[in-house]
Amino acid sequence: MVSQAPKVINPRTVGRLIIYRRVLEKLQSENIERTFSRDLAVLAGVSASLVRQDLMNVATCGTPQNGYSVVELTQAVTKCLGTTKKLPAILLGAGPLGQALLHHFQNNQPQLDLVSAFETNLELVDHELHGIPVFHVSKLEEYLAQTPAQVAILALPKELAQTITDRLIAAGVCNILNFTPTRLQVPAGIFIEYNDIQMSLERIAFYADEGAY
Amino acid sequence: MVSQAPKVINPRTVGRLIIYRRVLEKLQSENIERTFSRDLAVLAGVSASLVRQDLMNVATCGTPQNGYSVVELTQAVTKCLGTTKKLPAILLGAGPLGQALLHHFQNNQPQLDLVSAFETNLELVDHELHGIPVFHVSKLEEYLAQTPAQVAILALPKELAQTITDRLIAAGVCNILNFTPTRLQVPAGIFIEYNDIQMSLERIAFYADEGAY
DNA sequence: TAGATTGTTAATCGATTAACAATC
DNA sequence: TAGATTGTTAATCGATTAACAATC
Repeated sequence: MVSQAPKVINPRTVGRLIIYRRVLEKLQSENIERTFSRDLAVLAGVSASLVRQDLMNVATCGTPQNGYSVVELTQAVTKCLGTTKKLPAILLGAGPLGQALLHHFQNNQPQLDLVSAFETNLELVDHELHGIPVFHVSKLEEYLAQTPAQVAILALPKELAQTITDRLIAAGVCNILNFTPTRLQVPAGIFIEYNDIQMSLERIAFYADEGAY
Repeated sequence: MVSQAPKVINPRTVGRLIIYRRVLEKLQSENIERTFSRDLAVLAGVSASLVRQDLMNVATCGTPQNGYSVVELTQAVTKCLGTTKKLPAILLGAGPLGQALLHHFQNNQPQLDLVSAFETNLELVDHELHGIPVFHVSKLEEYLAQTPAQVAILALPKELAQTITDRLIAAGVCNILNFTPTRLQVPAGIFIEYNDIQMSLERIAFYADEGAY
């Protein structure tokens, strides 16, 4: 009998918890001390019921009538999302999108530590971009053998996505954030997060054309 | 009695139809003539049942035993997704991400025609980037009064997202693709597609940390 | 206290999966 | 024909919403 449930939170709930945290940080910056599930719901664009449902995954700290302390709830959500340690990550592809991501890492604080980038373009290889060393892709296995990475970020031409993914997995990388439109074939146990920019463009074009909304 | 249902396709199904089309185009490039729902399912990473369910939204052209003609199904999906006309779109923010998107538009064929960009950085204003004119944001209303845009793409600092959105809506833009982490407050009838890069990073960090997958 | 809000359970809704008759 | 696959309906599953007792 397992007394403690593993309590794996599903991706949608994780996404909303991330949004609640942003909203809470905004409230904090405005020196607002207390808030209610209804307020968070409006700011996050969901229902109050869903906010409370989601917060059941968090060590809750609300009180009837008084709602939540903004500071306490922020801490509770952050603890739940586990931002203690920064995980080492590598970037595959240092073209315009890859460089935009490097820029993003400088200005924001993702819970990832981007340690290096890999490219095929020889003009970029063996230089630094935004303080990150850029290696030739042929050095990938050699590199990972020395310094394992927990996360790989794909920002390369879609034709290369599957091949590189296979190599990453063979080298022990288990989590891949894929910005290419390629659907990756991977074995069980590999987590893939898709951020499909091309799909976003195609989908907004579809609804704009339909005028359905 | 309405005889023809409007048949608005939900965003998830639209997303999968877009994926099926890519998969079909790949098959076409490999000179494969016929395919089955099971094949498409494997390549798209979904179940065969879901493929057939989704294809019910498309003028179906499959035959039992023989499956689908790759060419015919591609055409049917494309017709369903409605790629006839390119819709005029504008870009808000021409920083690293905005420039990566401009680059993307050059190399791919989204169903959008990116006609201009808006910036506050005076070094970029009144120049061209990737063949697109860059105007100062203060010219936004003036511009839209002359040349209406069906879609606006937000790639600017998150602090500006809500203000610019309000101005876009006031100027008649009804479809917004939002690359910032800001949740936008908009009136009914406005369609927003979120592509939250920061969330992608935070979520993969969460699952990589958990090791849940 | 009375009123309002939380945490949590039950009900509903929608999306995915399973099943199967039709059929090539 | 026999076998396999489609299109479509029914069943299941999961996620969201509603309801409500507990309570500050």
